[in-house]
Parts: sequence; C-alpha cells; structure tokens
Amino acid sequence: MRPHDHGDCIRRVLDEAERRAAEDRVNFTPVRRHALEILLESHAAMPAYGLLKRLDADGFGSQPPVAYRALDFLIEQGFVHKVERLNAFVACMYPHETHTPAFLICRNCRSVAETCVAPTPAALLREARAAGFAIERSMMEAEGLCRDCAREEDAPCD
Amino acid sequence: MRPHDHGDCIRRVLDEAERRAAEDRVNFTPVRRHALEILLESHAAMPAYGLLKRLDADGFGSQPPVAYRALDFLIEQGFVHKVERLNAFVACMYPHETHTPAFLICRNCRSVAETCVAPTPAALLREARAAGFAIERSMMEAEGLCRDCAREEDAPCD
DNA sequence: TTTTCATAGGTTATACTATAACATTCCAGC
DNA sequence: GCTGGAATGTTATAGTATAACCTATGAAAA
Ligand SMILES: [Zn+2]
Ligand SMILES: [Zn+2]
Ligand SMILES: [Zn+2]
Ligand SMILES: [Zn+2]
Repeated sequence: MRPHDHGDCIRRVLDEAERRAAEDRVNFTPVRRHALEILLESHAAMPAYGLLKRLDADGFGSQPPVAYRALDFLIEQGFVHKVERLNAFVACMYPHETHTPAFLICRNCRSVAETCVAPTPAALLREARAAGFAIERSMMEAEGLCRDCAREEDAPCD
Repeated sequence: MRPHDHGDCIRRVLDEAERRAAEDRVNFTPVRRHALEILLESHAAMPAYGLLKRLDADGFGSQPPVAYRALDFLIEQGFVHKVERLNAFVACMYPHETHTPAFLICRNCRSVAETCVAPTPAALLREARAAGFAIERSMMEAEGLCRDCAREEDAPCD
C-alpha cells in the first residue's frame, strides 16, 4: 500500500456510510458503527474473532454473535467485504458505488488491496447468460506477490 | 446442470489427471486418486468433512488430515478447486488448461457450475499491474439463481 | 550395502470460524 | 398502554482447518 492520508480514507468512508444508512433508513447502531471504525483502522483484513476481541475490549460484548451480527449488517449494506480466501473482513474503500470487489492478496505479507473494478466482468456475465444463471453478487480474488514483497524476493542478498 | 453423460465427465477428467500426474512425476497415490473419484461423482461441491466421511467408509482413515492432505495435493495439481464461498471442493472440469476458475453458485439449491473463463480477466490484470502486484492465482465466484431455481421463483403457484 | 533423505501417511490434539436457539430489551406506531 | 419488529444478550454447539510428532517407504548417495 502506497503512503497516503489514511485519516482521509476513514473520514470519507465513514461519512458515506452514515449518509447511506440515513438514506436507506437502516439502523446504524453504536456496535455496528464501531465495528466499521475498527475495520477502517487499516487496509488489512481482520478475522471475525479479531474484531470481536476489539469490540469486547471496548465494552460491546464478548460473544461471537456480537461480531457476526455487526459484520452481517455491514456486509449487507455494502460497507464491508469478506475476503473469502482469508476468512477475514475489510472495510470497502468504494462504498459509493455498486461494484464487484476484487482483492489482491499477498501470499507473503497477507496484505489485501481492494481494486476498483466495475460490476461483474463481461466474460463471466456472458458465461452466466449462456447457462441461464442470474448473477446477484460476484467477487474476484487474486493471490500473488505485492510490490514490496516482490522487491524482497528479488533482492540478491536475501 | 443440463443432462449429460456424466460417466464421460469422470473418465475424461480421471484420464487427464492420470496423464498429467505421470508427466509431472507426482505421486498419484490411492487415497489421492480415490478422493478425486469421490469428488467426481457429482458436479456439486463437497465439504472436506463430507469427503473425509466417504474416505473413511472406504477404508482410507478417519482423521481430518486424511482429507485435507488429499485435497492439498489435488488443488496443487489443479485437479480440484476450492469454492471459497462454500468452504467446499469440486473436481475441476477443465484440468487440461490453466485457467481462472469461475463459479456460478445458486443461493437457492447450492448447485455449483464451473464455467470456462480464460486466465485472469483483463480488467483485474490491469489493476494489478498498476499496483505492482504479481498475480499467481485468481478466481471468481458469483452468487445468484440458477436456471431451474429462477423458474421456480417465477412460478405464480409457488 | 548401508546410510541418508525426502515424501507420504498415521495419530492425537487443538485452534479457528460460524451459527442455532431462545430470552430480553427497546422503541415506533397503533 | 399495547403490540410487533428489530436489535441485542446469552448459552451452547456445529463446522472448518492445522499443528505437531511419529512411522513407513523407497529411491539416491556414499
Ligand atoms: Zn468494495
Ligand atoms: Zn506483500
Ligand atoms: Zn477448473
Ligand atoms: Zn438452483
């Protein structure tokens, strides 16, 4: 991840979430909001039990449903994605647009970058149509080496 | 899934696996082969513990590593894919070509169709290049309604 | 031949992920 | 004030995956 003003990421996404929740008349309760804030702390993917631990520390309860219910809501609203490959969750960086999330997952440092790809890729859409399948949600995940880790592997003095 | 000669699917994939294993000098042992045969029995995705139960019934051992080791091998060789969304496994229907597996997963009947999509979609590849990310594997998963289930939902007498 | 090394498999235990089920609280609308 | 739905509290359990260590096998090196 390139250096950037992460405070800006946080404000931007949180504001948009707030706005969308109001617009859609959904209940953006304290625990839900706080879960999103925790996930927004970094662009890394966080496992459910990591989130739960944080929520517990902040007084929101210690039982698994606390985390999973918050996550269900946030995913439903499109504020959070699940990275299936990692069984972990990330705040969406493009909550203002409907999209097919696409993740670049580094097998070395496990960093996760969400890239901005349009709704369902054309090739998949074509295949789905041919099969009579109606796509409602889709996602893409790619595993490989991030820029930084690739540089390390290249280094002759490794 | 349309009606088809499934025995033909099985023979075709098994032969190709046999051939590729010999070519790559990897050890296609009885338990590995039998695990693939079990997964080939249908195009549905099977959970690891379902596979384990079958392997156990056929005398290959009852402990989780039995199944997970066989799956690790089969995935490594490209004979099997994991459907991340379902935490379940399917035999690859296109073992003769390197590809990005793409699955159409019905949210109603949980059927899984693997569609034949080329290596990493162009859009994702572009994004990855821009980020300096080297993709090694990628996959796509789409959730929605299969042809049959869509028909049912349409039915006025449902 | 004996040693060595790598791969596969056996076995036990445990960690991690997720949901079911039911009780309780809260609040908006009637 | 009653009522119904949404959110939360609480307990229990189901489901997924890996760690760790040990044994067997067989082919290559010494
Ligand atoms: Zn997103
Ligand atoms: Zn990395
Ligand atoms: Zn495939
Ligand atoms: Zn279906």
